[in-house]
Amino acid sequence: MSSIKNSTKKKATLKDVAHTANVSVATVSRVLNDSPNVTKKTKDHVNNVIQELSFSPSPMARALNTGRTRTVGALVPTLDHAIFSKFLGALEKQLSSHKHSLVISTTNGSPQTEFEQATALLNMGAEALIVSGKTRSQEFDALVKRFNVPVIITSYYDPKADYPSIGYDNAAISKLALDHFIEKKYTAVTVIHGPTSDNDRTRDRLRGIKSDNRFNDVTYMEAELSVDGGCQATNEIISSNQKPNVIFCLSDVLALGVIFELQRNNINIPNDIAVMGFDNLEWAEHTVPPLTSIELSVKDMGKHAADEVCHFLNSGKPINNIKLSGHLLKRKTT
Amino acid sequence: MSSIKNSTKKKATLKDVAHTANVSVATVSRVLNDSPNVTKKTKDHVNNVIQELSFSPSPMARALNTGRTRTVGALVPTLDHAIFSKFLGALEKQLSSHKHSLVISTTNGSPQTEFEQATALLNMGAEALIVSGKTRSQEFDALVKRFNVPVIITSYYDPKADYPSIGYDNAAISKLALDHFIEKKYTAVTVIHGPTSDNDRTRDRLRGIKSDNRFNDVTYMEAELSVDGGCQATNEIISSNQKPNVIFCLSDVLALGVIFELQRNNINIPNDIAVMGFDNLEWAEHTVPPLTSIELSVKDMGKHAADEVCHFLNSGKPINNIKLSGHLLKRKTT
DNA sequence: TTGACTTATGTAACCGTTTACATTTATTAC
DNA sequence: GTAATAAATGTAAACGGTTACATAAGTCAA
Repeated sequence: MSSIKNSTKKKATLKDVAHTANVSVATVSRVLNDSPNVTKKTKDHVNNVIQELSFSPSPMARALNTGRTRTVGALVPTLDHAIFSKFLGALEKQLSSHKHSLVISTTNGSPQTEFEQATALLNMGAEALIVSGKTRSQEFDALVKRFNVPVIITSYYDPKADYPSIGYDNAAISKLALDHFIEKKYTAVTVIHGPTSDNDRTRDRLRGIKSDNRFNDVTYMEAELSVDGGCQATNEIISSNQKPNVIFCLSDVLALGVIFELQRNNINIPNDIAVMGFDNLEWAEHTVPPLTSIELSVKDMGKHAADEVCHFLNSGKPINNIKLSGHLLKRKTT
Repeated sequence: MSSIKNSTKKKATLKDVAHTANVSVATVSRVLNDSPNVTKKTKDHVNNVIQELSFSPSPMARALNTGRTRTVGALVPTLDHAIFSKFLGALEKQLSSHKHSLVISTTNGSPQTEFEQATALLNMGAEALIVSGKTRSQEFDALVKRFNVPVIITSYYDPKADYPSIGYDNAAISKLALDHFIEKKYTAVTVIHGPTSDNDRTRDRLRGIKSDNRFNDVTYMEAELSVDGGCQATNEIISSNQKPNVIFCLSDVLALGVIFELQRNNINIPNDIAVMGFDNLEWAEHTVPPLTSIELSVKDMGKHAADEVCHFLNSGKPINNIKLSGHLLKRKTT
């Protein structure tokens, strides 16, 4: 039963190491941060003791001193869409190469939830926040001001936004599709898009389309952002009297549903109806027929966001606005 | 230029609050943690000052004292696969409801990277680790012992594993598919699976199939775990002299590629070749024809992992092994 | 009013590091 | 061998909170 006492083996502290090594805490600390002014001999000795006591420094104590947690928080609407996962994957990878960690929170696209999660993130020591889209709640702004942390907007490029932004000119990019439609002589367009509430990127893409006066036969349909949503919208189109030349999906996920459903109804793509996607997800080139889509370099976005935020954190260098481009990939659905 | 001085407005500390509110630090701390023993009057007063100075307590100092960071680390092979994102989304959501944060790191499926990322996670204060699969490196085990943090294995149920596990009996679940094949009188089976190195779940699924002596005409193909991988494998099948009744994909992602490629080659599903998936991703029910698949309740896995780890962290209650079940969803590709 | 007891507040030690500064030890030049 | 200089080590004060314990203020019965 004496093991009960032993089971309370508290983690060794730097002080413990100093004591058993017969040196001062400062020396141990120096060894830990491999300062040049330590004899190889003592260094080795201390390192041995560290091993022996299987000591590892407390991140909290360290953070308290240095004021740095090396943690960045990211707020995304959901993890359920590949586009965000891809972004976060790249972000995490790059942050990790800068020795920073990524904490992810989901917001459901709700500014209120975003604020709450941001609070949690900041309370746990995030040194910066990466958010999606440029729309923030007032509470969020106040919070950020209070904590005085940098914020980077992603997926949306707007140098006049409240925070530096790294992303796309969504309105302009959606015009790439319209140019393509002109080229293909598609005049009747049905646009299927995800929910616009709390999604300024979608709104912007729509704005881009609406502001283009080359088209006067455009129908807009809002659908749930899923393959299922694409299927449902397609069924509505089929059973309505719409006769679009092309269905423009503001997300490949929707386009996949459209392709499936058109096919299920023996409607030929692109002869009867053409289909165009957005995002160029991994499988887009493999659909039957291969999906014409717009490639957004989401991984670059993650990489840039990581680089910018780390530069700022490490050297105070101001965060740049970065405009990323989109590319139209012409394939066989148009 | 006097603003230079002002720009160095350091964040208010608890001490500052105490001072301007004319109370002791202890009182402020009590207000912060709403201890019952504070007069409503002083409480209000202190809260006002807190507002006024826009003070917010330092998470590091707090963590240093309490020893708690309320942070959990998760290690997954990649964020590029929906199955992990789904899991992490659920995990994050549930952790968040327990007032904990999730830090995500990707390992690329490499035990070495896993170890490195785990080190980083622990160094930044993660109180627990959630990992995928039961295979760990020795270094990892040593690390965990040193930090003395709980670890939960996911995607793999094995009460005899080194750490508590929450997941599936992968071998048993893959037999669900085999039972179905018997029922459908499919005798020639081609199995397409992702890389097995560093993926014990896939190995286990394969083990389950190999150990089933009802089949003697089984071909195994390893492919990159992507739609593209599925396409390539299918082309190999077509150009080989294999004549499977059914192609069993150990991931829906592969199955999607198979469906596309068979369709592209005008091979009828299921009459010429049947297809079976695994994971039941969101779109599985919408493919043409709808994909028969095996549903794994990945979101439950996330939820359970969060609950178990929080219970442990909050009350020392030991972590349970939890076996989750898989369900065969019969659809039209078989 | 007083003593006994409860409640509110204050004091100071502590959590585990880093680091400026002081001190000791080693090196070099003469 | 000694003074001057450089290098290694030690001391103690931060960092910003929490909390055990001490003390002051209120409450209430007799």
